[in-house]
Amino acid sequence: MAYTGPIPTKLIPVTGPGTRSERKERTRQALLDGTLELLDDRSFSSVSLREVTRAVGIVPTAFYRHFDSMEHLGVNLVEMSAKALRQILRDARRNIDALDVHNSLTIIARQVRDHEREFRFISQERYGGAVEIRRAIAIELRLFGRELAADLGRSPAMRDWEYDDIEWVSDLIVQTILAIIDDLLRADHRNPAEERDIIQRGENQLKLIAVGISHWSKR
Amino acid sequence: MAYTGPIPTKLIPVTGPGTRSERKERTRQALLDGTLELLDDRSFSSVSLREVTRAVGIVPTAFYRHFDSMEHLGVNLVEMSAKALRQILRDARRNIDALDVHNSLTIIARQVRDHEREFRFISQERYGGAVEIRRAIAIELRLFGRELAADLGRSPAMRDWEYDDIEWVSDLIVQTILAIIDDLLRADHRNPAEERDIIQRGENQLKLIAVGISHWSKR
DNA sequence: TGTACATCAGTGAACGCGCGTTCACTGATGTAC
DNA sequence: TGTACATCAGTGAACGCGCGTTCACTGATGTAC
Repeated sequence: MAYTGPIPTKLIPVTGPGTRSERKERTRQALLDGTLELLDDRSFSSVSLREVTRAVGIVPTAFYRHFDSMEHLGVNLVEMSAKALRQILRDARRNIDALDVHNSLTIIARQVRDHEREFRFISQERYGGAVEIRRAIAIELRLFGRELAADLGRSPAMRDWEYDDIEWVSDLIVQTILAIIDDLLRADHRNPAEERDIIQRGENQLKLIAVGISHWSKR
Repeated sequence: MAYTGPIPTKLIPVTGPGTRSERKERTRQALLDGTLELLDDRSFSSVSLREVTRAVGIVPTAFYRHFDSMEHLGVNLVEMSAKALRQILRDARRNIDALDVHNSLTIIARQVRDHEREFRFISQERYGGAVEIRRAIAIELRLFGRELAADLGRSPAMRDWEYDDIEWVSDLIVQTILAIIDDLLRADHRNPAEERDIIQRGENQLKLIAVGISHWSKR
């Protein structure tokens, strides 16, 4: 009856100094981080509550001191990951109409490396996750799409476009950036050439879209 | 100890006329179809072997007469769904360089409606699925990308492009089509206006890419 | 500062459940003669 | 055509397992006076 599966290599320490509420917050973060760590090669829905508490080094029942259910933890994970996403896409926005696409993608690549787990989570659960989680991600992505659209509307290239048209253009750009991020996540870390290739291809794709924008004439 | 959850509304009949091997094949198909049916609002990894056999109306142990494991069934499901995907994307190819994008997307929309479950499966498992399933899908999508690239290379607009460049263009197009398919899957069936909007937006996006292609100059 | 009490993060036993998988089986279908 | 035997899709009992969740608890931390 005892658990005989693999034992977590490294427990995230939840004890130590601080006030009671500080330590509680630390356990909460450990649950979030520990779950993200388990997700490297599996989907969120396949991770059990007991596995998460095992990884963190607390007893299963203590989980409920922090979250109502795994689903609630998942939604919190989306919020946590969305911060990294917002940052990355904000950088992309800043450069996309400055036409410094290359620089922008280099920054994105570095951030993907720094927050690999967060992006992998978003990518994996965007289409395959539970309804609540999928919706939380969709909201975040839509939010960003609208921000980008507002930026594009102010850019010289699209100043006189109608808002409806700006929207499908920004969706196309977001979707392309997300595909690049996904390629970067799958790239082999020990092979810098692979990453360079992905950035080069993405750069071309975004530039093609930019060329399309500048020659677009509404029929 | 007895199962008390929801009882499947409609068993797929596995008995009836035919030779033994015909009936076996029918059960096999029922297992594939039944699984796909269960996937409407959940991920493949959350579906259990027992659930599938329950939906089909056979005993759990009989499952092993047809598949070694759920993972094997999943790979077979990819192959089954890939047929629908190949067909849809073949139609897209036929029209993309004829610039009859609108007609092409209308055909796609109809096929998405006719093979909703297959496409939903591909979409859900493309990023979120188990390794084997994800790889099987990736292979299918790459295959199509290469087919489209070959077509584009023969088109007037891209006749003198280098193959490497054609490749990232075709990837961009595939990815855009997949995003449109995904939007169509999420659209409300009883609202034809929604589907029309999605097609219109997709048409614009693909045309923008076409404009980009025709004005592209390699630096 | 010291004391008495309240709070509450984490514990550990226990539960019933659905799971995948084993095994020996049944009985209709298929095959050889 | 009839008979004797082989095949094999589906059966049903049984198993040990990890799961989510309940509950009463402990003991360190926090608070009021």
